Amino acid sequence: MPRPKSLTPDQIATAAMSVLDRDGLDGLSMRALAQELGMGTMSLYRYVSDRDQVEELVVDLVLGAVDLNVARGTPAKRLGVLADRVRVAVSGHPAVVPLLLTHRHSSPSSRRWGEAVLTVLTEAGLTGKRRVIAFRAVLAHVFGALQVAHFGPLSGPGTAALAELPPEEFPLLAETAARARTVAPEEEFRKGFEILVRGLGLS
Amino acid sequence: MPRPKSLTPDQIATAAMSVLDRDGLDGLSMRALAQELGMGTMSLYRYVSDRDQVEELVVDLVLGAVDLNVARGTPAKRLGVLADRVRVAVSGHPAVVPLLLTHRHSSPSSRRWGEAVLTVLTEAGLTGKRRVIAFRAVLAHVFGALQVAHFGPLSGPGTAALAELPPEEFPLLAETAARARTVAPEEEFRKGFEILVRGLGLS
DNA sequence: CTCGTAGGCGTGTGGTGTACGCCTACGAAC
DNA sequence: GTTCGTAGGCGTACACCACACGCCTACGAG
Repeated sequence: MPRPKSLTPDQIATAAMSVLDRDGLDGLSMRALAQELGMGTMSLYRYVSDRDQVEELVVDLVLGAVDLNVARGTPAKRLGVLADRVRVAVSGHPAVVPLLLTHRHSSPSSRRWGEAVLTVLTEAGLTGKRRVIAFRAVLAHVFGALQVAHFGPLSGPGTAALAELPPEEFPLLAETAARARTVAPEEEFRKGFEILVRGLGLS
Repeated sequence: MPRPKSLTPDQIATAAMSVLDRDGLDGLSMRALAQELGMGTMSLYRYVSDRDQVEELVVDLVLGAVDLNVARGTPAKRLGVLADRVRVAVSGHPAVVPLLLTHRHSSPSSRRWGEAVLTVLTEAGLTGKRRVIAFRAVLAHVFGALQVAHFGPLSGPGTAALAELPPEEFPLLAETAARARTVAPEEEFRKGFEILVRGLGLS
């Protein structure tokens, strides 16, 4: 075995994250990543088969930072902690938000997080079809909230534009958007998730 | 004013939808759209400034088909109807799902739908910050559920792969994924949304 | 010291969005 | 009925993208 690999998947993921944090999702290209690593573009293909695989490595790196240890508290509390830790892990790297859903299945860290969520749901007494629905609802809500917050943050220009809408046609939307600008992302996420958990009937 | 416009925004949106339905999101390019319309690529730029604007037209066309009339029933029922009509409108054109979130702010149809949702929430007694949180939770859940169902349908290969995971490491995930394959998309969406609405405390 | 393996890379292909500038069909004004 | 400005329509060109392929070479085991 001559010439040991000079690059680990983790190094690739870290470099990709640097590019992502600096230049956003549009800035992440195989060329840019190769340059970040100080090598030629095609050299990357020794280690990854695909751009897709690069994205998968990034998602796995981010979700790998999520602590899954939530032994204490009510099921509702524990679910809230698991969800919020994803938000925290992602909030430092907003450009990965669009990648989360597309690479959810292939990322081991994502699967481990799913297993942790299911553990809480099961210990709360859910099984069978009810557990399927509950799990998917949690997935939809968490990833949906992250995307909504990413593409249209309450403090961003989109919401500001809605606040300027003609009150005769959009009275409630304009009023709500104006009010929304003072709500912090963390509060939005936490209280939104509390609504879902309340609906699940846990406590 | 010589030479009246030969192309309406609606014609462009309809043509783009045809391409989207036939070839998916990757198949939609300015070249492909121009060919669908029987004209040169650059001619399109007489009518749209951007590829982004084409996507916006498509989103608006799809959401424009959603009936917003929900006078009868409990708030919970009415919210459920509004949400499910979006699902139905989108289900015929799955390729637009990824576009919904990114063009939510600029689409008039999307704004009108938001106003309708807020009307129900307001009539149910919600105001101020509570209404902001509730509205965003509805957005997150609806768009999240659509995306989760699109990128990883319960009947699709992703879920099947999860079902094959080693039971010693992912016992609950494997079991739940196996059980999930029999749940229909419509049931998943409807019951998931019912969970959220229950959490909102409406009835 | 030799030699096969794997690392690294240069070139090329077919795709993308779109800036720019050209020709031309048209409809109103004279 | 001729003219003329406007807008429609398009061809070319550029910069970027992911990636196939094949080459050269550094290395480490034998």
